Amino acid sequence: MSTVDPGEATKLWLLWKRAYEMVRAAVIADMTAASGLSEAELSVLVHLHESGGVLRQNALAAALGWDRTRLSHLLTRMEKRDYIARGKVANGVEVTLRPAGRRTIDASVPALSAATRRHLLDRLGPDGTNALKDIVERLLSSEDGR
Amino acid sequence: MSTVDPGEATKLWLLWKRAYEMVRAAVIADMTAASGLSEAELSVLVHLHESGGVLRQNALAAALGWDRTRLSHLLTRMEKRDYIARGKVANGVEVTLRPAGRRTIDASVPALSAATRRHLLDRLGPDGTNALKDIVERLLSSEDGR
DNA sequence: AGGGTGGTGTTGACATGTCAACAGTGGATC
DNA sequence: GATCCACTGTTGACATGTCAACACCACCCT
Repeated sequence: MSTVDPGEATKLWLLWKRAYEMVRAAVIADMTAASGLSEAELSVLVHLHESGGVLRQNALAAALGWDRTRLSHLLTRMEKRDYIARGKVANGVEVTLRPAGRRTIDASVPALSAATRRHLLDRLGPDGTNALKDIVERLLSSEDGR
Repeated sequence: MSTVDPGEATKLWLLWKRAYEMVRAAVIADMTAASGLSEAELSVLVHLHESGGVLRQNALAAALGWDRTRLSHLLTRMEKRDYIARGKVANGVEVTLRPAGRRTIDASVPALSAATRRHLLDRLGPDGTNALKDIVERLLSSEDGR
């Protein structure tokens, strides 16, 4: 037999991807319909908001687990739409949530909440939700190799 | 209070995303280093392979849960590299795994297996792995809204 | 002062994904 | 058999992400 069997590990990997992407697509569709925000933009706004509206660009990238470049490009786009502003600071750049951004996020968080509940929590049930929480924590706490 | 609290559901959503993307990045990095294949290309090859090397383009898109357009573009690229071939058939297009594709996949599946084990299974432990399996199945079986 | 050096952010070229419009094809239905 | 219709796939414009190279700056060191 010259061909390789994907094996258990790979199968779980593929299924996980499939499930994640399915839920993600559903949530994003709902959310986007309600706010016109892309997933990435929403993440930025949420994190900014949770941090009081101001963050070092650096810290933002870390909080999101993103690449510097990606964030830079996205912020450039968001700046043009006046969601955020950038200003030079000590050693780096400070990102500030602007009124338009705040308004948009206020409008879309409820939609996101509802979408998550509908597409994730309701499908999992209370015990499934707890199990997922557990799994996520385990994964995030083992963030060794970065 | 004019600002909105993200709430429980949203928090779980953000954490899940974070965990998924972290593991994904690690797995892909390992896998790409070993094979030069992108994640999407690998998915296509794996599914093709599991189906005996031939599939309707249509069925492939469904199996992957992808958009027609995306698959079309990707297949065009993969065709140029001779990983696959396309041929007209009854009502649609048939995709065939070519030797170069088969060779590449044979070379990268072991790497993928190892990467999944290292970054996912080992971090979760046996019980965590089972819990994840359970969750994934629950989500996939509720694939109503498509 | 004169150089390193590490950390931060930007830029431009390129790869990839998304969206909307289109083209072909194989039945239904009259 | 003509017309309509749903299904399948392609195309091109555009949005987004990735990569490598660069610029800037604070700090250290001598």
